[in-house]
Amino acid sequence: MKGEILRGHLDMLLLAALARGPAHGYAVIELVNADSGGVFDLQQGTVYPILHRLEQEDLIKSRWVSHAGRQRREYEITSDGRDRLDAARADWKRFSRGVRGVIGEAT
Amino acid sequence: MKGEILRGHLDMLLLAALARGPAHGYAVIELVNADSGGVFDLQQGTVYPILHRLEQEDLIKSRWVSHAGRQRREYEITSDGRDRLDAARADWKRFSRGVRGVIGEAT
DNA sequence: GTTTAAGCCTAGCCGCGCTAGGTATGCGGG
DNA sequence: CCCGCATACCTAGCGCGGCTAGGCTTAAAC
Repeated sequence: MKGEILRGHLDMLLLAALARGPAHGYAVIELVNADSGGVFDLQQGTVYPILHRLEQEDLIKSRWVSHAGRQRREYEITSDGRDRLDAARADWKRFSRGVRGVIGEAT
Repeated sequence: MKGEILRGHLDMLLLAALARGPAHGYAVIELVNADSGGVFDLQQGTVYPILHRLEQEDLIKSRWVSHAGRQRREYEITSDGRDRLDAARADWKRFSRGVRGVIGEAT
């Protein structure tokens, strides 16, 4: 699956994953990849920079947590993040409706 | 609507428009924009270069047609183009299914 | 006769995801 | 006991595709 088609949708996907509950970066990657049913195959180099940006935009916040003697950065979505996610879902609906209108398919 | 979300989907949209029947570039733009229900707002600078590339890839072919004393380049989808369109539709289904799996929505 | 719409085109920018690298630690098996 | 693998974090820099912003011509409209 060509990666570039994710352009502009990744923020939504990561926010949606974190809306399910707090998680650390590595887990977010596996969550999204798993929830997509194997369609996506996000790489660390794709996800970590986005998480940092989302945190700078106050859409998520993080704290270091030790787990099994390891340090993890656990991310949690903020209320601004939920607002953004709602908006992104609405955009996604519009977008997919537009595509369906052009290609003329139900799914 | 942020434009970058179209990344990787534009070929499909243009091929789908031409699968409805031959059309010249300007008409393709209006067709896609209209069929999308006003969701998309493709610009000439976006579409023309893609049409040229699609023609180089033998997915569409063109000929000059005079219409009301004007010269138009009329594009027509090839059988390779239809194959590509079918593949793109399948990719779209996979992609949107993946997104729905992550964001957890029906639409 | 000049503005608007219909048509075509291209150079170059810019942002974002990917590639490809780097680091450190815990655990299981040989 | 130590080697490899999975876990877990990070970043510099590339590549490319769509957009911006321009330019050109001719027919219709005012």
